[in-house]
Amino acid sequence: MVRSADIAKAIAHPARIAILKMLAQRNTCFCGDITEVLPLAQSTVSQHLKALKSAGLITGKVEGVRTCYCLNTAGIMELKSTLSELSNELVETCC
Amino acid sequence: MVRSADIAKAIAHPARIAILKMLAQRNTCFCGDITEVLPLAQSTVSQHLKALKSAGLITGKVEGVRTCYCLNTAGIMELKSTLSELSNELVETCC
DNA sequence: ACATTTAATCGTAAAATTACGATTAATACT
DNA sequence: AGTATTAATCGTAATTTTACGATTAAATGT
Repeated sequence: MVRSADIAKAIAHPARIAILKMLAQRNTCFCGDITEVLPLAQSTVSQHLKALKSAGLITGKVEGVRTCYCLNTAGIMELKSTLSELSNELVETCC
Repeated sequence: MVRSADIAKAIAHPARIAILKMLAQRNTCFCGDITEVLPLAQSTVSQHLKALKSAGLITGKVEGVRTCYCLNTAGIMELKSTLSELSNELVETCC
């Protein structure tokens, strides 16, 4: 319940969804790549990345002066299963 | 993107998830039923119900002095499809 | 060595969320 | 008519979120 809520919270912002989709498309991104695309300051993007990371949805590996961000397979799988379980639980009984 | 975020936001709180699950189990609830179960004040529960309603996930029909709350089939279906689309988009490319 | 680049962190402000008690409005009961 | 019940709304406080610019730390390039 709390875990589902935390996962939902992680994707409960358009910027964070945009970041996840960008990572899905490009496979990897540096913070700067995202800052270029989103209408947000670098520090704000960094903050969203931190949120996604601590929710376990992405990983960040330092590569020299930059950090290479990736989707975290395990976390994304958990997101998928957790939310689809919840959805199914609700759909079953509402129809 | 914004819609996905709004739907996620609606379920981004344990109390709101609990309310949805309760509605799934019992089919219908009055505000008082929920207040009995959750460790929250009536006004707080009412607030969460309002949030779920304006996200389109539940309906509330006034029945005399009480309001009968139900899962909103269309909204729940949208939740399911929106979140599973997003999940799939992310899973595909992270594995 | 020194300047540049990159991203994290800090400090802070504004807005939104969460929670509560009190009040209100509407209906039902006596 | 008067009381009780139910849930919405109001007012408010505390916390969290979101966003920004400035600064810092670390690595790279000159």
